[in-house]
Amino acid sequence: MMVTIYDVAAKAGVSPATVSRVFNGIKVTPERAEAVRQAAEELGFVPNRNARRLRTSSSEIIAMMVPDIENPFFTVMTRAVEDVARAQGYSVMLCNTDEDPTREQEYLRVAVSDPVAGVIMVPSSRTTSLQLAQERGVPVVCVDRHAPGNAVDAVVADNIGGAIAGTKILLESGYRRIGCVSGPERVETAEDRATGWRRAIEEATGSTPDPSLLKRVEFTIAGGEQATRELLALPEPPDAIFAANNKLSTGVIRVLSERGILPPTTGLMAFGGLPLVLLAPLGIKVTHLPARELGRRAANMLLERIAGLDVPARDIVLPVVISDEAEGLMLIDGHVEA
Amino acid sequence: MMVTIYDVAAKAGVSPATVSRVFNGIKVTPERAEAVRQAAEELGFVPNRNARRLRTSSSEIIAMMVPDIENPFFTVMTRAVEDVARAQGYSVMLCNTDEDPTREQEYLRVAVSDPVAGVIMVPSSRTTSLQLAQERGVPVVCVDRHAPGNAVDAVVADNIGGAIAGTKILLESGYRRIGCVSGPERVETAEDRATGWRRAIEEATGSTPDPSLLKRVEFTIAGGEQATRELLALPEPPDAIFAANNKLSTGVIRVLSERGILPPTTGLMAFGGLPLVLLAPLGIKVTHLPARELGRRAANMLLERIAGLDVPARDIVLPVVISDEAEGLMLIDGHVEA
DNA sequence: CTGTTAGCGCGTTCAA
DNA sequence: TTGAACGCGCTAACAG
Repeated sequence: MMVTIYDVAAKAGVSPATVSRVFNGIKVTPERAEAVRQAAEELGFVPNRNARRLRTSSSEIIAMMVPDIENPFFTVMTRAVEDVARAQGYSVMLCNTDEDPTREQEYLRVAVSDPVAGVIMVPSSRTTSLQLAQERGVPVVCVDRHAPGNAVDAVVADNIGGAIAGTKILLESGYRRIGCVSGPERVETAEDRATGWRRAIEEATGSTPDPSLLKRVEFTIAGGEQATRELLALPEPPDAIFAANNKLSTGVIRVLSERGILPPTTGLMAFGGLPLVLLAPLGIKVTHLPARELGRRAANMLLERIAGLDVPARDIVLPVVISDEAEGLMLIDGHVEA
Repeated sequence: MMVTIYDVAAKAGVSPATVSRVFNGIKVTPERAEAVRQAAEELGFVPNRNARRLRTSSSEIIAMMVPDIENPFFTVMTRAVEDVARAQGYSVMLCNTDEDPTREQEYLRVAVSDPVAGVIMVPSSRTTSLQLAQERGVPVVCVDRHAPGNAVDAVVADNIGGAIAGTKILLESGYRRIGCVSGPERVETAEDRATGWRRAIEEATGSTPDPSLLKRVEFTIAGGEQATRELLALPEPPDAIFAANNKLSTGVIRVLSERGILPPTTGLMAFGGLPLVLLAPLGIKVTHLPARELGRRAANMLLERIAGLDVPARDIVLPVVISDEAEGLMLIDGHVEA
């Protein structure tokens, strides 16, 4: 039924070990190697990775755990991870946690029992535990968000700095009452971006922003819509909105569009970019997250760990870029990469 | 180092076989089962799937091969596949073929040697061969596009019907000279959508459309931009454009926006939807593809095959829905699903 | 450089 | 119902 190295060995007139060596790039006399290759070809031999993995207790699979695979931000990140991984012979197992810590733990359990070579994880919450992986020695790298309390490598964007700068742009454009639509408190990036918004306003006005201007919802389009409606229904509604991610921004835009108060009537800073299409004509300002670079860095850090790198947990913060038609590109806390 | 069923067996005072039985839901006396469970818990035992897989020569992994993981259409499809798979205890290995047949074959080789339980594939070309999988008995289901010459299940959308209907909408809106921006000839959907466009025009005018109105480019935003520029540079430029997928549509919109001739000045039918945001206010007409349902169906068909279903290759064609603010939703060749 | 041998951890016979 | 023993296909030792 299944062609094994024994079949190939028999046909090529060598030992199974030699066949194994040929397929693992270990020195073998050229003529024997050729005989093996030919026998394998004729028999349609394909090495069985499960046997290999069991024997070496290794694996060439990286588990990528993201909260929302339908979000272009994570999609781009995943693509970058896949490119780096593939170049080194690794495959990517995709795990969509749906921002759900329970589901996340289930996936972690699967990953650990697989066992995968490593895990790249966007934690669904600030209380995510990576113990399951740690105790089995499976390396983990966090990306986009930290997992406080777990000593693992992390690579994130400068969310606070970016949010401060983004909010300032709105202030400099003349908007005076800036609402903030952010994600759930459980999520670090939601927290950091709201913090940046608050600090920028404190710095500009000398006082804490009106708490009713801050809305916390799930990171969804519907959430963005709802929050915007609530902000607009305020006795004293905002004249601009800082939206903390791309899906929230989309919801905000939909409602502003319905009401006929798109930018520049109402100011909008879309943190984390927007799904393609038509930004400039709308006068929307955008804070770009380095999704691809986050993915690349995370993958490289993980591969280093898989290769055995033994240094204390590293924490990398990547800069954020703001685009504003009026002012061109602004770089916040770092360099633009090619 | 690694906790095995032998360790658990020793601690629980039973045989390894009994431990195995407990973890596979095979009848064991309740007290022994409990002892095993407790011992496993205390030792932090996690079953080794590689050993299990080698022994049973099975796997709980589905390979999902898509041409562009950054395209929301495939992302939604992937999400649907993952949901169905997960519910049945399967994980998804993500393979981004990048519309590249060579890369596709490489991935197929990896998938087959893994070996995965099955493959869901969006063929990168009409000449894609699935022989590698077929000869090893790994079930394959094609989704979105067929793989002619390979006897496998497929579930696709009604591209020709949808393109005919979509083009007709433009004609009915009064546009007279309709350009078509489609993908490479190697791709079935690009071909079918161009065919639909051609037929609708033939039906309406009684003659074949001017060949210079058809542009074939890669399925990218840049491709859409380039094609649009070329169409607009024609001696007699079109007054409307049929764009064959979401990325092409995005490119078309960018150029129309630059030139200040957005809809309704220039008509636009965006086949396959657009990335979120702001459709209605722009007067863009949209043909929606049932991405989620395609993914769900494909996953279910594959799981049936994995379970051993032995019937001739099935071919399912899903209807397509057109939205037009003027006329509401139209259903092409099928039913809207809840 | 090559062949022989011995497991990796598990599921599954077969007897008991 | 349970335990002992075998082997899934492969690679890592070792001896030659």
